[in-house]
Amino acid sequence: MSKRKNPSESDNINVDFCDFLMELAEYEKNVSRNIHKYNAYRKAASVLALHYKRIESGDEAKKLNGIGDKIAKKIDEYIHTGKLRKLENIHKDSDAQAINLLTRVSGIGPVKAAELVRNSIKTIEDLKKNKDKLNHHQLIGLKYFEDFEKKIPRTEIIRIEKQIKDMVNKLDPEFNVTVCGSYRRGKSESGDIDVLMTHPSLNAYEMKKKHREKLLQNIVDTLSKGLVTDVISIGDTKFMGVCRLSEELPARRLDIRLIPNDQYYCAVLYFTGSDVFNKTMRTHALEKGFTLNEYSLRPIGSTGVPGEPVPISSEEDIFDYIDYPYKTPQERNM
DNA sequence: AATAGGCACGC
DNA sequence: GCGTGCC
Repeated sequence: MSKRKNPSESDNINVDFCDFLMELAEYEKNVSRNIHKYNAYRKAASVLALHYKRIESGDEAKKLNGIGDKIAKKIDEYIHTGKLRKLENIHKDSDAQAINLLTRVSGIGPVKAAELVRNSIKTIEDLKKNKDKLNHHQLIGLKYFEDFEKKIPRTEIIRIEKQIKDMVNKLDPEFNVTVCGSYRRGKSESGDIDVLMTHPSLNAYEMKKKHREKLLQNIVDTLSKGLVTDVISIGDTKFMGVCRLSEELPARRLDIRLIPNDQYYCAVLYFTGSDVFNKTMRTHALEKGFTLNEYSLRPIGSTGVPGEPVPISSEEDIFDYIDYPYKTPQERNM
């Protein structure tokens, strides 16, 4: 599922403000480990990015939702001096820079990054010399550090989708396969590949954990004969791993989820996003007396307790039930 | 007070 | 069971 609209896109007249706010956000998340400040800076950057006119003072910015005294002062400082002392200091702090770098490795978060830096492991080269400090996920993150930061062109996902469908259908032609995320919304490039699968026999009630485990393992074994190169993790419902079409192309992050039959379309809707669209739709569902999540659509009774899930056999069904005009995946980019 | 909440892993 | 990371 996609993140909110990138605040540094080219039609943004306040890009420079957004850039420093996003940098402060990263610092708060990775180094200070203050998720609330991180969110506050991101919200401020996002509202500035959507603003129609160039902001010319902190006071003007303060009128926007999500910008208070502190960020207004930073905007003033930036307008008057062209820089921020707080950011200059962060740039000079080599440990902070190291933590920011290490968190870009998949599987390394703020806590692990801080621990590594405490042990004087501060660069990608250092990581390569200290593989014994990393778990399996982090080792794969390190192995594909450059590749995982590259966007995936739509044309390549089309080929991967075809190959997954071919291989899985040879295993059992009754598998249903849907590539979701921004790809399904028609975007020209994506960050990773999110695949949902179901099967007529996959009913939540009769299908036992062991069976799902075996089914997912079969799928991954099949895909490993030519597409999947690494397994990050695999359970009974979710596979996280790596695929690659050919040696010349970068390795790509691939997630596969096994979904029970009766939950398939709710899951497809949810994992197609965008997240803003999901929120809008969930709110609308509530207004119509339903609760919607990735598993089901349920009516809310007079007591406020959700009832039994309504039967769904397509995405359109979900829209119909809550009386919401159908939107194609392309129309869900919001 | 702040976007949710679940899944998977490793200890 | 808890902490971490990912989606």
